[in-house]
Amino acid sequence: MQRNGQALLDAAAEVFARSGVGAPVREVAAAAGVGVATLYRHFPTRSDLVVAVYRHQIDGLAASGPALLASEPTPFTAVLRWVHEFVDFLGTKHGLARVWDGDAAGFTALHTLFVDRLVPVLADLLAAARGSGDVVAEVTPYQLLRAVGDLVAFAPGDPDHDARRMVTLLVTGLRQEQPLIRPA
Amino acid sequence: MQRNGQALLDAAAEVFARSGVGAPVREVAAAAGVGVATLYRHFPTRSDLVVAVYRHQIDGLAASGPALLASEPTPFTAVLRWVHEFVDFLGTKHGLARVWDGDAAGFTALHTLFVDRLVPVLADLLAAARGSGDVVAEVTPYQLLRAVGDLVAFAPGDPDHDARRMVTLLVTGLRQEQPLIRPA
Amino acid sequence: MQRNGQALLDAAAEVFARSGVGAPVREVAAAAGVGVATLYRHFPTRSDLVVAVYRHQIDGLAASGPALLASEPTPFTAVLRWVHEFVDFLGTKHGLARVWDGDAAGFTALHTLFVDRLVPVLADLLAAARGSGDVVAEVTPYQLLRAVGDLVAFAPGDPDHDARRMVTLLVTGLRQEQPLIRPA
Amino acid sequence: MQRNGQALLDAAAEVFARSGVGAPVREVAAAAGVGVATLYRHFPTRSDLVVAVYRHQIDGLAASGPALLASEPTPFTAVLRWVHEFVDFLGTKHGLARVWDGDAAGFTALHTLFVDRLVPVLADLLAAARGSGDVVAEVTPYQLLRAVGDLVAFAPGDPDHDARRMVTLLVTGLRQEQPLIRPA
DNA sequence: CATGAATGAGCATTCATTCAT
DNA sequence: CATGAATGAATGCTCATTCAT
Repeated sequence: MQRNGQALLDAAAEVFARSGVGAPVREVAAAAGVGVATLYRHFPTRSDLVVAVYRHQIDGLAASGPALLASEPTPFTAVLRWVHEFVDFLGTKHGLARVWDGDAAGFTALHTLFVDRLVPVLADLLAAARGSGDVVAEVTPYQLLRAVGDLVAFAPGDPDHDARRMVTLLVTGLRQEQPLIRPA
Repeated sequence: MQRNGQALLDAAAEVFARSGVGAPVREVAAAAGVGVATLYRHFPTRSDLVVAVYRHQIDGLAASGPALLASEPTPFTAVLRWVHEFVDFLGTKHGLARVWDGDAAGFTALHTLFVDRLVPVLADLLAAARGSGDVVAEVTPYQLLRAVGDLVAFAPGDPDHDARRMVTLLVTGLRQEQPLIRPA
Repeated sequence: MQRNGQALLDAAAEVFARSGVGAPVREVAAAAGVGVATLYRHFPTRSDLVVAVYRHQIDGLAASGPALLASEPTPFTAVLRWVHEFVDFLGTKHGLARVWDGDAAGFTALHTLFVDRLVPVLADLLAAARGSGDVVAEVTPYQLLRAVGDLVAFAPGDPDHDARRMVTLLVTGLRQEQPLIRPA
Repeated sequence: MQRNGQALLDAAAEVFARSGVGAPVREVAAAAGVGVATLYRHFPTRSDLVVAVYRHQIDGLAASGPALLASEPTPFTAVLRWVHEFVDFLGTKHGLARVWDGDAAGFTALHTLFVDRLVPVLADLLAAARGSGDVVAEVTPYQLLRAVGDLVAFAPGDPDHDARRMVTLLVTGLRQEQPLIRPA
């Protein structure tokens, strides 16, 4: 990860924020003041680049879980706060939601990263909150993580859409037994 | 609706389900066994085609709201059931979630249709459920509709993702006052 | 040339004036409130339609030659006036200049009509003006007619281009022996 | 001007001569033995390509004006010769006349080039010829340049059309006061 | 290691023309 | 005779990816 490597990461972060994670490769290379081939050398697939760009923040999120568990008054508020940190992270990334899309070429690695790094953290948080009796609904950490991700999808540009509120709603739902719904 | 009109609708429904609403025009035309120009004649813009494909089901959803209000034991379960009908509708459409994306060229019309036809229905359901004291959280019908849509996004292909459960969680959340979350 | 025939002619005249002689066939048919096939029945090629549209005015121009020869003070002013009548005719037709273009599919017939009807008229005018000693330059009627047509080409939209003045300049040049110019 | 730059210019010159300046992009690329994208890389818009193809010759024309003024016996013959050099240039380009057409997408740049580089040259020539009393007709350099261009339009393929002679006629007309022609 | 030129597949869209009804 | 639905070739343009220098 030499000089060009970092320049590419910075450029990619900026371009992804502006034009989405699916932005043209050349745009990123250009923004980094680097030839396309250099980009390909450092990050053979788009996935690699995306992961590299976000790894730091994801690490931060991972670290934040235990910290919140220690500092928050209850495990439930820890869950709530952590989930909102995840929202903060996703919120600035235009179109990052496609990560969950199986098809979406080039997001597999990020998907994996989410699962590897964040799911365990959320699992611990949820377990604790379940232990304290606050969370009763049956959900897997993966499901919740993904649901939050979906709620933030494409948020920018729609002033009527309040992702934060929706996520809170979702987490609040965890406190109750879920009614059974069967297709009529 | 001449000779190929229906064939095109069927083909589009099938292709959209498989490859997403953004599938190549030619693919749809081919699936219908028809020249591209024929498709263009019937549906000048992609939006027109998308709307035409889903209009029937959306009409059904719109009609279902009042019906559920009458038949369900409580307004809240009516909300719950209706929302799940919406999930049923979205669930089969790969990538229909992009509808909410402002950028996505060609989805404006569908977005409009959602807002025009479904938001009012959900508004009535929510109002009733609020009247009976079941729903207390502050959410606009538009926000809720969109949130549900987001939760179903890209569902297919990920067996671990249970959109139905997540949506129930969200709706359950409506029964509680929402805690205030401020960014640290 | 029944009812539809005339409707097509009127529509074509209007459309040609607006969008040029190369306007889409469907546009003409639509303007006439008629199916495309009907247009094709009446005018198998675009050329046929174009010719039919302008035949009347061309007949008028043809008739005008002898008339001017009789009414104008000198044969030369008759030439000048007639040529300007031709300019008036061409001036309103966007892109009619392509008539002279050999390639231009669909203009052969109009080209022929020009040659058949107008060249003889201009020939008579020029002969008379030559007889009176006013015209001395060597030019064939065909060359002059075409040159005038070229000068009017694409006139609309360029306020700095004064076709009328240029045509006058050209005709004025007829009064002098032409210097020999050889490529260096 | 990398590997294929010159090949593209040569190919374009050849294709433009054959099929006109509006020839399909792919055709030019193919003639150069090059992918379309390569062409687009070198010349983002058609205009750029057209300008590049003709810039050299236009520069030559621009330089030729003062030279002729110095070498020719009279300013008038300088005008005449220069205009014929312009004819030589245009003569080989099929359909270059469309340059004057405001509509014609992609010719703006060439039009601009003509106006910027050639109009001033012709202006000087005309001024000199006016100073020596040879040119008396009122014409702007732009009008004359364009008129010459129009006269050469589509010349190839019509053996009966002698652009050179017509242009001479036009220039000869400059020596006389123009009669007033008003529409009857 | 870095470059960026070259490639060509892929997609949307328009239009002249034919043909079954 | 009239209709207009259907056709598919043609064209401009973008972008991910490879490769010679």
